[in-house]
Amino acid sequence: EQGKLWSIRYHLLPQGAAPGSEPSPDQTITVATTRPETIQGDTGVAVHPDDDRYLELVGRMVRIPFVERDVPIVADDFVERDFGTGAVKVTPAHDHTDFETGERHSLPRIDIMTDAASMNANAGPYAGLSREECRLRILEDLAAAGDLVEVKEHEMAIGRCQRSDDIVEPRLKTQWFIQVKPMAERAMQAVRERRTRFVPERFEKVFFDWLENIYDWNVSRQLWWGHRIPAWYCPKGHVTVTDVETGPGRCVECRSFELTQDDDTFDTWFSSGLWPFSTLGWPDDSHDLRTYYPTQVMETGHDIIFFWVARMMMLGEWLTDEEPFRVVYLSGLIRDPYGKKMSKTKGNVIDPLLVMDEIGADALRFALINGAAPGADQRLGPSRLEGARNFANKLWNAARFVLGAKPSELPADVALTLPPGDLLGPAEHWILSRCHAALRDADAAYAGFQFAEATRILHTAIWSEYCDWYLEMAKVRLGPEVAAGVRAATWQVLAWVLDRYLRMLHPVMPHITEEIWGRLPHRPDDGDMLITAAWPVDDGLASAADERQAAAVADIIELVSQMRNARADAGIEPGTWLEAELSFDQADRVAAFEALADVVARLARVRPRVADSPGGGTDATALVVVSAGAEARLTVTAEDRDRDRGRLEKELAETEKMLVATQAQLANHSFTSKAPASIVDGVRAREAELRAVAARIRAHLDA
RNA sequence: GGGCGGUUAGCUCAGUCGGUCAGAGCGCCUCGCUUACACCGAGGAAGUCACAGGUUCGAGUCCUGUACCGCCCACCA
Repeated sequence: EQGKLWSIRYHLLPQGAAPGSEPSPDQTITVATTRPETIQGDTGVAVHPDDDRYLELVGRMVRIPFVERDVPIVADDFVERDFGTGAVKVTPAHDHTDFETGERHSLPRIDIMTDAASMNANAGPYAGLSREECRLRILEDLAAAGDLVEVKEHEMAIGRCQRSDDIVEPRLKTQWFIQVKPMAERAMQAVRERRTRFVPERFEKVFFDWLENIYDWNVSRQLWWGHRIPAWYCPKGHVTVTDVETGPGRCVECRSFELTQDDDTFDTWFSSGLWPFSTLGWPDDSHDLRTYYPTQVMETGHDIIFFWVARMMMLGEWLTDEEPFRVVYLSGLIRDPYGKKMSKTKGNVIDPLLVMDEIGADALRFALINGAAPGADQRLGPSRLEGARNFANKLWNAARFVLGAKPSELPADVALTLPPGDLLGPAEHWILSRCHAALRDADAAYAGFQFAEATRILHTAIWSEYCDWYLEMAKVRLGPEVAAGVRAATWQVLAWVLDRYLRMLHPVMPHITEEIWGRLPHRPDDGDMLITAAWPVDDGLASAADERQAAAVADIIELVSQMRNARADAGIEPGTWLEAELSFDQADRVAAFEALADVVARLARVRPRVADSPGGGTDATALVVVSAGAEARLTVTAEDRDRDRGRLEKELAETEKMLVATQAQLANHSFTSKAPASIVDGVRAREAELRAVAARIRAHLDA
């Protein structure tokens, strides 16, 4: 805040003069202050011990005006020589720093205010004035005396009450404190010994920084709501502290029965710090306490590492001799769309109940988790919430399709099983392979507290792989013309894979996954509910999936995408069926294609057949699509083909650009000699692939 | 003043061990009501990864510095 800095002249007593002597009219020391109303509480003036300007004044006495008190000039290295005048008045009863300075120099502490922040009798002529009036009057009086030397604008930090916005006045009060240094030491020890670790780890620095510089914790609060401080006072002022809930009964010192309990309550963070064990029955040796303490993961926002996490750790170590938790996972703060931290005080919070009414609890959860990189704040606005709602909707509709597509030959209570290998087609191998990869990656992400990553993996797996491709491929194998056994097997794969996704997604979207799962076939060892069903780790998917067939399908998917791309670029009517001649480099690609010919037809809107000779002839009326191991020629009109030339030219340019880059890399001897062989081999393979693709495209352009 | 973090596509943000990392969602553009889903589908455009140096065969990624932005702490009166 913008305030003022006043420079005020104090008059020195003559060297060696008795206290109370007339001060010198011209020998003075000038101090700077932002709070002149506290002058009446001054009990010293401090200068830096190495400050030549004041060296000879140390030990002399100065007269505090109006109260006419004589106080010493002391040397203390807390003083900043460059600030103000280099001399500072010391008011131990009304300033934190001055209190400590006063302690170091045995200066008296004179409280000059009342609880209502007006001046008390110690303020001499100003007694009875409010602190604001007092400031004005003192400044007037100083000016009149000629001792107000300078006034400067000054920017400074001023503590204000969060509720009333009043300036906080430091006071001397009798309060309860906890000596936390030894507790802090044990909390830090738990982290040093890795009994507790922070995720992300960088917050450990914040934690240590605070605990290493901790000072006694004032736990007295003048509030009604809270744990009452268990201290009782007798009329003589003796204190009796007890853990007996009804009180001590008698004063420990004078045996008086007349006891009153301290009116104060504990700091709310003191009570909150007891949470990890007090909720489990402590101090009793309860079953819950033995079972669940220490707990595994403490999750909270990084803004309360000091307030809460550190307190739980200090109190936990001190009272139970154990760390309260093994891992502290710190999430970021939620900000509003304008980037401001959401807080109850600011009133810019999203009401989760309203959001849930609108988009569902699961969508809200997904949005929050999907946006939560560890420790990083996130802005939460409508678009992320809508995306999450759409995902829930997508999952729901996919499940609806699967449930509705169940072949009639399967009994109602059919168990969830993976069909035998001979009933699996290439597409089934592909989705089983993709599903396995997603489960493996999502599981690793969860285990590493990468929750946003886990949701991203599952989102892609379910939407882009399962829905966009596998569902479409499975539709063909669910058709009426397909053999019943194959149809049933296809459906079992659909259900099996969906089941796996649901299990993985359940922690994030518990309601929708539970609901869908309840309608799917189960394994014999599954319970009634998903929430208690087994976590799907390494359950045979890897061995079930034939990776060669899966790779072949991946190539076919790539080819379909390129055919769609070519059609769109050439401006072919979407409804038009085109003849397509395909050729493949590898025999297993041909086999996979033959199994999926109907799928290719459906998805690319072509009538595909395999070319008699690989690499076939060129055609003036063919759209050509080239991928690493395959090629497709779509029969179109000559005009369409001409329109398409640009696409091929662009593709060639891109391919050649990458080719040049890889070739340059391979020509670099330091690269080939210093980089790991696996990297170099990878680049070589890529170079060969690019060369092949470029050659193919060029051949067709030349035709 | 101290500490920490951020700066990557129009927007909001991922990118963990330096090498298929130039990515996602939203938005935008072009198509499409194909019987799970228009809260959808197909295709597309779009980034000098804040700036300047350095290390390295190779740098959003590691180091140093700079500029902005944010957060926490704090007793220069």
